[in-house]
Amino acid sequence: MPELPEVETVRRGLAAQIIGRVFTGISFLEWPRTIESPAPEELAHQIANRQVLAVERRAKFLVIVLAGGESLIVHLRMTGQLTVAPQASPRDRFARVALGFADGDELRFSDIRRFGRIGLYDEAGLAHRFRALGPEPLDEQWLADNFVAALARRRTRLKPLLLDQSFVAGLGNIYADEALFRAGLHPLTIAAEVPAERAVLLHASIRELLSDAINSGGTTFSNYRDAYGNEGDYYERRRVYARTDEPCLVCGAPIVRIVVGGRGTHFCAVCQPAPGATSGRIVPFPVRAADRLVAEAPAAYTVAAPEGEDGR
DNA sequence: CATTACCTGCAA
DNA sequence: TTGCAGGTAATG
Repeated sequence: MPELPEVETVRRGLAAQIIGRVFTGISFLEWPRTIESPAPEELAHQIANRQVLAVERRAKFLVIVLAGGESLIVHLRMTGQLTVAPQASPRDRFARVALGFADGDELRFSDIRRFGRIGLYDEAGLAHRFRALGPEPLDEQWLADNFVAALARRRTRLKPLLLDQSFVAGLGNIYADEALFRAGLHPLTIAAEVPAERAVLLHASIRELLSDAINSGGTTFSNYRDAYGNEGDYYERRRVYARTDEPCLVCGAPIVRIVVGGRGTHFCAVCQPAPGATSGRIVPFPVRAADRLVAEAPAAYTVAAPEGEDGR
């Protein structure tokens, strides 16, 4: 499921529901492996009588900050869901772990594929757990200049690079494809061969895209639900992901699907010409003007100021 | 860099 | 039955 916009949407819903509540321990444990650290009994003991001070996000991790300096982190991976409900209410068949609150409710973690993970770390442990994560793309500190320079140093293809959490944290398969489409870049382009002005456009595209998606409550195409159980609306607004053979919303050419780094990859061969392509219409900044064709398209695509036009 | 593993459900 | 799915970590 979740990429940055989905996790951010869950974060907001969760913050509204659990800040100020006090944990009592583990109220349900169907799949102990969900708890990566420490051992479940130890975690239960550690969170008991601890109040939730804040709910934050780092990359695709949710960070539930507890009084006393430790934090619970949750990674939803592909199919994880977090909700709050009375301990006495029926749990769905995919419920894996639940953490009880003193008021009788519980924080439920459901996860069809059982890939998701929960952990408890102190400040140093958290820093170590997050050590390999790259910059937050919605952070004001994430500057176009740095991004352009970083791209210039890499000889790898753009698609896998955007999925690399140590390069930029938070993009996943949907938003990597969508960002490349917005910037008019072919997913197989070698990073270092992207012209600087186009790299600036990619930087701006990523920020606009993530902001738009958060404003739509994220993308649901099958399992994703927010902390209230609601779906996200961005799926209807996507331009290329899972639109194989459907017409490009800008030029009408069929969206192509290829496999890159083992991941399904969707793009428009006309709007995102292959590096060195001899056929196809090569348009300098194709998406921007033509995108007005898309119903309800966000006005944007102003490359403009690399900084400052932030989301959260 | 590609492949495999971790898991389950669902559609073709 | 096969292939595919929002993610990541581990292995050649």
